[in-house]
Amino acid sequence: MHNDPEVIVRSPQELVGDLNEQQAQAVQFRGPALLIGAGAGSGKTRVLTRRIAWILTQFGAWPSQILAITFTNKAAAEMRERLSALIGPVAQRMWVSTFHSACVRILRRDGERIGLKSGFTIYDTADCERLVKLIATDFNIDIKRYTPRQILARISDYKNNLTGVRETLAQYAPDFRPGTRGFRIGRVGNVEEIYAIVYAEYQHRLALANAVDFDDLIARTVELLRTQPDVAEYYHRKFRYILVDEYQDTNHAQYVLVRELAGVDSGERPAPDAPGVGRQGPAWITVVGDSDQSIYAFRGADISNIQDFEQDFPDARTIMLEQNYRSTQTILDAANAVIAHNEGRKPKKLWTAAGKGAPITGYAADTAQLEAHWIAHEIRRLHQEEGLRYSDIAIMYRANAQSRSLEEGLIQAHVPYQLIGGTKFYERREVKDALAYLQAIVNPADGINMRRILNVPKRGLGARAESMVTAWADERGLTFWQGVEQAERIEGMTTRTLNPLRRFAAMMTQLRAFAAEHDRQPSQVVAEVLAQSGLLEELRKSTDPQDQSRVENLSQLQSVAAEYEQNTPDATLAGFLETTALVADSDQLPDEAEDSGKVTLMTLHTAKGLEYPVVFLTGMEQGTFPHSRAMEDTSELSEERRLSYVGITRAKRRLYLTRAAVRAQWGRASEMMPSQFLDEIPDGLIDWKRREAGVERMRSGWGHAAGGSRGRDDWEEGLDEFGGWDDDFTEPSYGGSSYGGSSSYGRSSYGSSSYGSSYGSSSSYGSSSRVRSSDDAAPRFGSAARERSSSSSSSTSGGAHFSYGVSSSPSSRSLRFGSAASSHSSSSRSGKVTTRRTSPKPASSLDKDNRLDINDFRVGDKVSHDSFGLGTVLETQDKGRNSIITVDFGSAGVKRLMLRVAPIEKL
DNA sequence: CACGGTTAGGTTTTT
DNA sequence: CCTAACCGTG
Repeated sequence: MHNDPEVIVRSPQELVGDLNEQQAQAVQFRGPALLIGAGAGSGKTRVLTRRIAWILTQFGAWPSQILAITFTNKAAAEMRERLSALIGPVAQRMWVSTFHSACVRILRRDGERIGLKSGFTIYDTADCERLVKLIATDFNIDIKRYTPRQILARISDYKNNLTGVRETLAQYAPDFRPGTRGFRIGRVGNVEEIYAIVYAEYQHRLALANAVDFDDLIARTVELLRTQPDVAEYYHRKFRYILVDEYQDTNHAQYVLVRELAGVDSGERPAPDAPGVGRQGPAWITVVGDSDQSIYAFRGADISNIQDFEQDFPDARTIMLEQNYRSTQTILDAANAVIAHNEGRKPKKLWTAAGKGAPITGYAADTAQLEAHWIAHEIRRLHQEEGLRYSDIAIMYRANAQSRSLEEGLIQAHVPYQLIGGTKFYERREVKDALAYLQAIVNPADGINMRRILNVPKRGLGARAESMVTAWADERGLTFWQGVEQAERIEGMTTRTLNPLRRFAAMMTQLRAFAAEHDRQPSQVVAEVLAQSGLLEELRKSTDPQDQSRVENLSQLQSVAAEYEQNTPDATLAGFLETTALVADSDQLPDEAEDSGKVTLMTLHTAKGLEYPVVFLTGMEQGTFPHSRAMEDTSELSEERRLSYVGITRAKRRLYLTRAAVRAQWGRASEMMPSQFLDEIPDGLIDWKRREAGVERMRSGWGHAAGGSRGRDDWEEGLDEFGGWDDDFTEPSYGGSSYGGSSSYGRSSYGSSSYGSSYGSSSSYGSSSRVRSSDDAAPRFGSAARERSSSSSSSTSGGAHFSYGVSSSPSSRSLRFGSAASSHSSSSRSGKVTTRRTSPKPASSLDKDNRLDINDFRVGDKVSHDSFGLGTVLETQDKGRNSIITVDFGSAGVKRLMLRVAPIEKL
């Protein structure tokens, strides 16, 4: 063992003394290849950090010989932090990073060898789409038939599988030479040829622009290692231990990258015994993963990487971690039951010593809004009555679009929350514009970014000017920027266009000079760009209230740059741009330790690797989750199921499963059937606070009797009427015949294509009749409730086709509820029906004029805003119809609002 | 060339 | 519901 003053030497006892048998084995394992099969919550991060410490202190490795790869920057930062605590500050200098960051680092060092100059740009998805679109237009490819998205997806596939341009062209378009103008595609409609040609041209133009996309970061690093033996040799010597987290989510390119870095195929014999310092055979590889948590197949992740690990790596060994330290038995039972429906997986027996815990809570709401409402109030109850911290609670959903209604519900209930993901900061238009300036400064060859800013802000250089320069430069094989510089030589150039072009060129030259001088202070460069470009000025003088927040975003960008500058010893402008390109949603999560005081909202994908005492899994509906696009295909459905497994296992103590019977999609309402995953969870585990939605009950029961067949708006009104039930118990009193033999509620219709039947083609649910009973049904919605309106009568699904669970009504489940029914049904309410508005009055009705007068407001006045709550007036600007009022809403921030449309009230 | 207004089309999930 | 794309008018 060596002595490094910066490494805290830990005794074996300290490193494995508090671990279970399997964990301890995994930490200490000596051998070239180890797969740690880490079930959810089995303490894998702990094992991983301990193993690194073990390697350092027990195997005697140098910190610089270790490469640890995680999936997100956040995970990397966390691991680094844990390592620091364990082994000391040396952890700060270790290679602990994502695949992508590690590759950037490698490419920055030696990328020149494969034609990447040092300031290369990393294109994000939007940039790539722009480029593909440009190419498609040039080649007269119908972008309606072949969307840039589709084409890009194919290109991504090629890259993830390390299929090069050369071989693709050879197979599908042998006559095409990238960079040649006016190439005619042979037979129209030969998809493969089109893909191949665009792929080739795309790579060609990326190279011209000195740019790479996300997939290139991996693929080109592999290319570097494969074609430059001395570079490969350098890393073979350097990294003696490689550890990869979330191995189930690696794609083929990443798999190959690991092999190349480790030198597995270099043919060298491993050292017979202890791997010391120096070159002694391939690096030792440790991978950690759980095939049941593979949820990135859509991005090329190949589950067989982990499944075939033992065959792929010589002398590999697998250690399974099966004790779960996170969740209650109930939660694990649910997770295990769901995942058991996936075929062809190795059975796993996760267990916990934590005990049974509380049952899972189920809730079926009428609409997405009501689902949100119920969740928000349940969270408030948990907070107030059970003393739970908001930060201990997370709400998860399948797709980002679902967050909107949830947010609204939380705002109304005054529950503080933070939203993770969605439109990312760096993808906002104004931020992207500013970044485009920086990119164009660092890398003038980058035509995509250069063109983006040519006329932003407006400087009279529109589509015509752009195409003239592009055409002229293309003909000569020059970059767009070179075209701008030599604009006066372009034939047909008018002074009207030439002048602004010259000004633009001068400005960019000046900015470049400034950037060169201040390369170590990116924040200064940002400030200079914002000022010189006119970006800031344009937004400042705008009357659009939205532009105010854009200004704030730009100032935040400057803060981010300043922060980067302070935290990075060798800060450069290019380095800063790198960090902005590689952020992930999860990176914005606050540190585990700190109590943000807020409920967290995020997608299930973002939630991977996290845990919360209380988890709400929302939108448990066919078509929402599993997603409609994934329901037809078995393998995609399996992935959805793994996603649900991930979601369920995020919960430590309490799990809620909620669904909505009606969900708005594209502004149109759709009926949603319960998610099949709900049925895959054993009955006894879920305590349904509300078993079926009002529409479903109504449809099946006396709703029929009460109304006849009416028009399209029928059930919407019905919903309006009966949507307010909030029974804590929904006990169906089944007629004898309803107790059919079928074991699973609605099983018969799952798998058919009658999911989420949309508006109009109504279907019906449930069995014959229901008895509602509840002790506290109405009061919770009391304020919003209004008396039944006499004008609208109850409705029904006229001519409905029963497609769901009619005869196969709840059997085993209903038995449980059946007993509950008998004990509660006595308190059944009278026929009086309370109701509430279907949707909580969104801002739409305020598009017009709220007839507020700016002159009625004075600085210091208190106002109330529907979303932001209470605020104080800071400033009023009388602009007649477009009067602006600036209000400080405290924690919600300072907002500039257009008075005419602001949902505010003077107090 | 910029702007406003209209329309058609589109929703997974993310480094 | 949202946006990007399109088309007409200053």
